[in-house]
Amino acid sequence: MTTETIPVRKSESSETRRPSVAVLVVIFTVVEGALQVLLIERSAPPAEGQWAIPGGAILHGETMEQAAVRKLAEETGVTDVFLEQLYTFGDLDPSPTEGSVGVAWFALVESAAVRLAQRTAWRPKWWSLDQLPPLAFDNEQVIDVARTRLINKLQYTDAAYSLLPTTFTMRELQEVYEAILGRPLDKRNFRRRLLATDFITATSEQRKEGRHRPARLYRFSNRS
Amino acid sequence: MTTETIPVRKSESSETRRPSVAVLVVIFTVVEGALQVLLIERSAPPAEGQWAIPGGAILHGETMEQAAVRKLAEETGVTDVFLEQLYTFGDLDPSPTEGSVGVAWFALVESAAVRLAQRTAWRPKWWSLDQLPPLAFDNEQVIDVARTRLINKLQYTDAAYSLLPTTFTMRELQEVYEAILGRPLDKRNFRRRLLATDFITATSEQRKEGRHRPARLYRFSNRS
DNA sequence: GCAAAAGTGTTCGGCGTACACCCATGC
DNA sequence: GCATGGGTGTACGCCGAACACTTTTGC
Repeated sequence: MTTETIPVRKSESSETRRPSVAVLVVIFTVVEGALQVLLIERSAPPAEGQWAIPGGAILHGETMEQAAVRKLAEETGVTDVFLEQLYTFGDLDPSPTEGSVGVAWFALVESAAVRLAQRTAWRPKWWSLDQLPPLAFDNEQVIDVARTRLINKLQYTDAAYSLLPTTFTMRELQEVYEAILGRPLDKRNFRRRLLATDFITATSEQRKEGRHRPARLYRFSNRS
Repeated sequence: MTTETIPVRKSESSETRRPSVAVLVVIFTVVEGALQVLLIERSAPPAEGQWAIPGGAILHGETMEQAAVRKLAEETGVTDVFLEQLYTFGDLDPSPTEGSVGVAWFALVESAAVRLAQRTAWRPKWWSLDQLPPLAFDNEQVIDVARTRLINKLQYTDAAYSLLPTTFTMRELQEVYEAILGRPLDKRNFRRRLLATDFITATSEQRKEGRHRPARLYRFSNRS
């Protein structure tokens, strides 16, 4: 493609690979205090019966990002969420002669907004990260890279906006952070730190639930 | 490739793209206090006469990383340096019908160890980052992403090992950091911070140059 | 009035930053 | 002895971490 590809290709065409390119989308959510990932059960070879990260080819006229957006929408029905490129894996599919390249993306979705695709085969299902089923190819590795990236993103971006409804309580927000980081956080420090970032803004609303003091509701500042 | 690609491909084969996949290698070095990048002058269309990031196709039996290593060696003669995947660009080459995907890598090399490829065409040349020539495609964007990543890597890894000879003085190391970060650093704070990391170790040697106190030599701890 | 979760302040240690002088050498 | 770069120490502000009690509500 760019640079000197063309001459090289012409003179060495029998030597160069024409790998197939697929887009993979690692879709995370947090449900009941647990970080979960969306997987699909493979109903045909290769790796039939194993679970895998949703993915597919890039359609004509589509950019990679559009393909990732489409895949995400096909599986979950949601759009307009956190989605960014993760890493490109060159050795995921051990196909015989031709290589393959998988461009992995990762997405964060609010579980309540999701309507999982209701196919009979290749049906998607949420899995807790600490109880994954046997995975096809090297998909453990992909999920691992995604989780590491997510942990880092959480430290310095407002990526969590995509895991929560428009308004939420401090406790709900903290539970999302704890699920991702995998450790408990101090309530007072958490509150202070988050408010210091300007990621979130207090609304004038409260939520009453149960016989105790109502909780103030917050929203993410960037999402009006 | 992974997941449900295969069935999808079969039923929609006329719809799916078979993009060409290329590897791009953004090669950085620091010379005389300036961060430089290796570019190649395109001697044939498209973008003839413009400069571009070195790159090329993946050969048969090669992984992407091996292709990147090979490309780096072809242009500079060096191996065994810092090299890591950067980002995958889907829209670099505006080819007519078929899409193309460029998997960009970035590498750090010590300029003194480099022997640039001596071709008559597609000749490589170092360019200072603040005086780049007109670039083919969107290569400015790629370089920009690489520079940002390099700045980040420098903060929390020993990536600089690849930009310096085996032993070096504190001043030399600091100049590399300053070139990459684009700002002067305080000598005392720099020394203290670097020694605190354990990235580098003092050797018992010194280097005398000029009529002043000799400088202690250091080496990176991981490279025996 | 009591159970239950919401909400709040202070202390401390580490780290990055600012800043100026003495040291070893060659000529 | 002086010019040249090498090498060192202190003070301060910020931030993350630890830690316990009061407030508001429903019943």
